[in-house]
Amino acid sequence: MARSRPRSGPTMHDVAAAAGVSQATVSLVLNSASGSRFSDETRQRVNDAVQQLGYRTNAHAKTLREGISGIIGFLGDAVATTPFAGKIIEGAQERAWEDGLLLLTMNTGGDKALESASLDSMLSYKVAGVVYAGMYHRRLDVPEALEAVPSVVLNSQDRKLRLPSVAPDEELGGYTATRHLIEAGHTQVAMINIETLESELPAAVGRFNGYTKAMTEAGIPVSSGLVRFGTGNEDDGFTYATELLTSGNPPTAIFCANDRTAWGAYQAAAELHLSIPGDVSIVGFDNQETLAPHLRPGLTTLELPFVEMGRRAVDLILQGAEPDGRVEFMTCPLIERNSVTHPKEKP
Amino acid sequence: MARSRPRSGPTMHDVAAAAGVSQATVSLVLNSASGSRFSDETRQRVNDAVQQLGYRTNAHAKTLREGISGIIGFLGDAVATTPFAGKIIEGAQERAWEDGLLLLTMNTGGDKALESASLDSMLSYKVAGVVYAGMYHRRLDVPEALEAVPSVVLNSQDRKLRLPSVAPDEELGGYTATRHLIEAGHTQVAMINIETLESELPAAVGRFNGYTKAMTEAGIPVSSGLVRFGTGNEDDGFTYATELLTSGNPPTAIFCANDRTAWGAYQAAAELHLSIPGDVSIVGFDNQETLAPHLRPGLTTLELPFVEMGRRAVDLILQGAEPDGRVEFMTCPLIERNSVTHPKEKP
DNA sequence: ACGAATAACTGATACGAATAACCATTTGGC
DNA sequence: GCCAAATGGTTATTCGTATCAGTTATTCGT
Repeated sequence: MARSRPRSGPTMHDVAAAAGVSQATVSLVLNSASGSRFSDETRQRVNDAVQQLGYRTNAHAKTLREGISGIIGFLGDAVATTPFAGKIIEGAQERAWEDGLLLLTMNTGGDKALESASLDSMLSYKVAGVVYAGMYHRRLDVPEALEAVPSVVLNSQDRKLRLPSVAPDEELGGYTATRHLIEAGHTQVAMINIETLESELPAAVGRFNGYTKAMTEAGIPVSSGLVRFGTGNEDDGFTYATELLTSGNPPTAIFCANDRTAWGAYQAAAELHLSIPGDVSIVGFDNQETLAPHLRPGLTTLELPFVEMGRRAVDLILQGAEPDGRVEFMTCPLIERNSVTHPKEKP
Repeated sequence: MARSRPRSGPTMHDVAAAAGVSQATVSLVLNSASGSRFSDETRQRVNDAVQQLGYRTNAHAKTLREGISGIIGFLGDAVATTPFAGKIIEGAQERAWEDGLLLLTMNTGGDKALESASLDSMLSYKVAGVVYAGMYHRRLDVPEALEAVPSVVLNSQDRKLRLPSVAPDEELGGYTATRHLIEAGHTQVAMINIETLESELPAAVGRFNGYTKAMTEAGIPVSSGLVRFGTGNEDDGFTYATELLTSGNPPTAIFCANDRTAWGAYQAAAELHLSIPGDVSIVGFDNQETLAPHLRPGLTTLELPFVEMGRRAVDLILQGAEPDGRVEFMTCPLIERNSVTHPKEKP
């Protein structure tokens, strides 16, 4: 026998009937911010009936009446499925829930038609706003329909500078990483970047600028012999780290612009029988949780503040998020592990 | 000047007015499954008005009328934030969207109060069903409220055997992994598991049973000297692989019950100057995308069918998902890379 | 040429909750 | 003792859509 499955639960009318009052009374008792006046006895009866019937307010009726729902749209090109950016959703969700809101999520995988259709669907649910999240930090084109509600671009920037954006402060991150190495006493600090600067990838450009700034500030000239441009994978990390470490004047420290590159550098050091951090200190970037803590020694790296960014984006939406084109840059904290120490004394 | 922000778009009445017809006509023209009859001219006028006004149906009004929404709830203990299980959401979302549905997601991080409250909220949105996803494969206790709608337990199993569940076929996976090694000619096949069998972790128990089955089937006795129980991290992989490989009668192949353990085994092999797969073949489990393809050589491993499981769970919900307690086990495909070859000829 | 059938559309209503406007008792002030 | 104010509710309406039950106007069969 198929279990009976009451599709629609009790309504306020049912509660009203059970409590012997009118539907309006139920509504007022349930919502009144202590404003309206009912006898304690009536309140009690209503609440009892609610409990007993297992009444749950119908969010759609409420939304229909009020015009705006308790839902925020989360539209990403691949966020939920990208290994280390799921944290973005976590942050957004947390913040939304603090105001009792839920997230209606959709990953488009970059498919513009799907993006448009699902955004449409979200809008038909009268979402309170939309978070438009990029899988990695870049400048992107945003669907126009987003302007119908408060929207925020997350982990990317609106190319047209219309919507407000929340992105990591890559430059400060690069600066912090480099500064950390300089403060440990290093002067021969190399950098292996994850893209050429022409790519205009904010991560590559920003992290490099931060590196340059820290070096310059410390009075250390940036030598092109100490800078390499890879593509962000461990092969390039291996290749360029090997190149750097076997050169005539090897660096005592390498800032790798992402963790995978740093992993390659670890492999290069192992191959050359150099110890980390004894012979060479390494700093990564991303704090990829399946990698950085598991390397030996643990990789000191910069964390992308995904949770915080997610929170902040929803925050802005809840504040009304006017389309002022402002970009908010968030600090990447340094996660210290064991891949950095002071350089060896020169013999 | 603040941009004007029309909070509620045009309604059917607006469209009706613009097209010079009644609201009922608009509704019928827009929805009619070719059932009702209107002149082509009227249809045209309605569609034009829809286009021009940018009309979008109000999903809440529709839901209120119809009693069920185009939303499916996705409740997970940590899925969206777990590195390699985000794929689950991807699959669920894909399948849902094929029927025009969206996912209302919530990660509870295991917090029962939060779980209950957010489930409540989902139910108040009259979701068409709920996917209750576990972060890793286990038996778990399911909130009772789930029985109010079609619900499916995903990547885990309902301990009470009420709700239908979708989970990976761990045993078949372990069998496939071991069989793969045996077919390559190995007879000395070790296994490093990720938990003791007492833990009742389906992954540990199932994979071990699969290993045993394949060995037995091939007429190879399972020697306890070839089996180790770690905790699934690379340290244990390193320790036990070292132990196995330096023993009197070392295995020519190791089945590691997850990729991180395999990573540890790689490190052990490197330390012992053994080549993979030349001296020892390795098979992992999980196909962790940030790890398995990046190891050198690429790790042959079993993939957890997250996308497929996500799809299947939504599928079941769309079919009505009666609470029959059935568990559907899904096949873990073998992903071949370069960590397996035939064993060296004995000199 | 007349009733029936058909085509093309409209009016009214219900879904469930929120709320403005109203009504009926008490209580209070003087 | 009478009007005003406070107390404790209720009625009616609205949100936007779907749909049942009509209502015209036209066409058809005989």
